[in-house]
Amino acid sequence: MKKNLVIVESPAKAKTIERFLGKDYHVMSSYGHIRDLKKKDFSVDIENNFTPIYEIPDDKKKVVAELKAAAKQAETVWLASDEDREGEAISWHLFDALGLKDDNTKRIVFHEITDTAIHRAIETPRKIDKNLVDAQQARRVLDRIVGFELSPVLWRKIKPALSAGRVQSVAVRLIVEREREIQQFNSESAYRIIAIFTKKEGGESFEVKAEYNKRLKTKEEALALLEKLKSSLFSIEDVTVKPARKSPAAPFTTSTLQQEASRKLGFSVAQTMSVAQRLYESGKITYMRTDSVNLSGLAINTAKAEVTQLYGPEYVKVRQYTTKSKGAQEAHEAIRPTYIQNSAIDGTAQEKKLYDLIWKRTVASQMADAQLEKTTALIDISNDKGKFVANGEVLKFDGFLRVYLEGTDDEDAEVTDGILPPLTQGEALDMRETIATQRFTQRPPRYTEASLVRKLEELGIGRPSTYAPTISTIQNREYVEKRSLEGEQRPYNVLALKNGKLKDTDKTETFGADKNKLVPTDIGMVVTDFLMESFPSILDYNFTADVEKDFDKIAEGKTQWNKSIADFYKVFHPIVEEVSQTHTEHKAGERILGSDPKTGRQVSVKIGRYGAVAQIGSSEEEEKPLFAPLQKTQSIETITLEETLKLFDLPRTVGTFRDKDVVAAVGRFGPYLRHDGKFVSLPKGIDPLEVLLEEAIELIEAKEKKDREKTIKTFPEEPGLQVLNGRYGPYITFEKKNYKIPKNQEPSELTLDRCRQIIAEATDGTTKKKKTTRKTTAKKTKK
DNA sequence: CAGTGAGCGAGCTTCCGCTTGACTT
Repeated sequence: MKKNLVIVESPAKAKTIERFLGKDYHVMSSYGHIRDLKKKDFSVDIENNFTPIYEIPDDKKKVVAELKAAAKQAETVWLASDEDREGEAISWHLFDALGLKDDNTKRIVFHEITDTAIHRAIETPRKIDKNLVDAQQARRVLDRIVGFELSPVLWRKIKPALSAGRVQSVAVRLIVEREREIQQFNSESAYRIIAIFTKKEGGESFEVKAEYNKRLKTKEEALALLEKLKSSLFSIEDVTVKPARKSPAAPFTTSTLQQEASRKLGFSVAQTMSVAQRLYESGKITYMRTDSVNLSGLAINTAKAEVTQLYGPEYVKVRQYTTKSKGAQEAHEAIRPTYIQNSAIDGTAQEKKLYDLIWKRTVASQMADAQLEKTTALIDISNDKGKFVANGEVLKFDGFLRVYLEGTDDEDAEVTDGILPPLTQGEALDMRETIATQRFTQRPPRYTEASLVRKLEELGIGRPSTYAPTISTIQNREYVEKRSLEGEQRPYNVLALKNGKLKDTDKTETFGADKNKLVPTDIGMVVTDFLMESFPSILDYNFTADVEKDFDKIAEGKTQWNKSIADFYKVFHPIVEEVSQTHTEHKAGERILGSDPKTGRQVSVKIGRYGAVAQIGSSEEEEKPLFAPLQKTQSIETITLEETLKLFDLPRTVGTFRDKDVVAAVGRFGPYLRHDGKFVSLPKGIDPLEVLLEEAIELIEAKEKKDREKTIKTFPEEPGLQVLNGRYGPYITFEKKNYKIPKNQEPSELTLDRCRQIIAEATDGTTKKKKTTRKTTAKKTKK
């Protein structure tokens, strides 16, 4: 047995460190926290000074047993969990749960996994910092109190199985508030006026595009200006040339990686993390859950060498970045390639793409600024006070842009002209054409997963390890949905002046279309409104930042953690009590819309067991109430009495066809028709309340035809195997599984043997994959 | 990825942070 046992948090880290430390050290991993508050019950003893009740979760028992056995045999145990609040707590829990002894246990920390950093750490051990541990306990207990006291209130007032918490509830609030801003947004329009001037020089003709330095509110003003311009003379009043620079972005943190992967590769936040995890486990990148932009000295030197070799020394600029984000704990390095000299790797397409992004970002971060020259020309109008302004931008030295430019979320970035022709003061220009276009102000953008992460990080809410899970939680609870919304059409006006003639055209454009954006559901809105009304302090955007200040005081030893929690509880708990006791007759968010003209019974909408629902009558009445779910496009906030009553007209019998009823209804997946036991989805734009029998029959027959065409081939000797035509083209189906048909294969010419071969090849591939993963896990358990 | 199509009165939901799991013998 080896003399030294080192315990780190991650197994991939353990492997690397063992290489650096040599044969006297055995490095094992705790796989994160090994103890937590008991999963069941409140598990914070309020009466007893908020004593936490910890347990080792079932899936951690084995790890703890193995660590315990190894610790017993070791002369010295080195606790090397991360140097942050959570890491310190992990060490403390390990110390306690493994029954370690003070005299042969040492606490060490390092921020980067390099040979020197680790050896330096071993030379400078310390004791566990109990104050920092207490700060973590305070954090943990506070989150439990908030989560486990608020959630049950929601179960009672709104719907079972809902949840609230310090992080998730604020995330939902951001989305709800943004949606309301969008709803209330009134766009205003103004005319943007752009002229194209020409200049002749030495037989060559140049174009200069310039914008009028004012936007004009009304069509009258725009027309008046164009009218005036008919007789204007134009000349260059002034030309200024200014140098400008652009600097590269800092190396990736978890949040910036998620944003860039979303913008440039279209990855979801969860997808980015799982691809990054694979890159990390195979040793290709450094740790992917980090809030630090710091690079190790070694990494900087390698990047420098790489840039010099690839692009030349003039492209090098060594830079140290500092973290701006609130509450960063910087236990790790920034996310970078482990070996920067590898500009590409083997792997899946996704792995390659993400690695490429990380490589470029890292290398660019150590490169020179890009140098630009910005030219602004002011063009005088002889008979008007306004000016035309032409902007040109020339790249003098590309610097880091040669490798990488950070993406933006800005959907309509300014159009800047590339290069301006040489212009001299006083010189006259001819106007070729002027176009005044009616432009509308833009509503605020909806959040994407990645832009929500950015906002949370900005507010100091959540941690690199929780951004992705938080995004899934608020979707799983059905507080928000990722949706694509169709835009609306709106008219706009274009006025053009050319050759002294004015043309007035009305055009239409689509606006407000959105793809894959986070949109609140009715549940999300009702829960947020309720929490905002009853617990505004918890939903405050500064709540986390404020409690973090308390945690810092605990970490500095200036406050007792239980005292800090007691102060919070003293204020918080009575509000919970009060809110739960004010027994509202109606559920939160319920709206009473009026009465049903047929029966006189009350018509209302609320959040039901399965989401938003309309109701006629109430449960107190003898006659049972009627229920109907709201449609996807409707909201309990805005639905009217008429719209609500209409919902009860479904399911509706449209008529009969081949002696069978045709029924229109709305199901989980939208409106549909049912006929003779078969279902036909109604296409967009056809209302189940209005659909005519003829239309319905047409749709049913079309579906029947499609079904007939669906089957390309069947085989009498193997009825379970079929060649079908699906949404994404032909495929083979067999025993509930589907198989892709090779590109060069004509589906109608498939034989049974060939099908079996395709299936065999496909299944062979998957079992192979499974086998390799099993091998690696087997290896792990072996040691 | 390959197709779906209720119900709205009974008993258990829930937090945030660390980490990687993986049932065929």
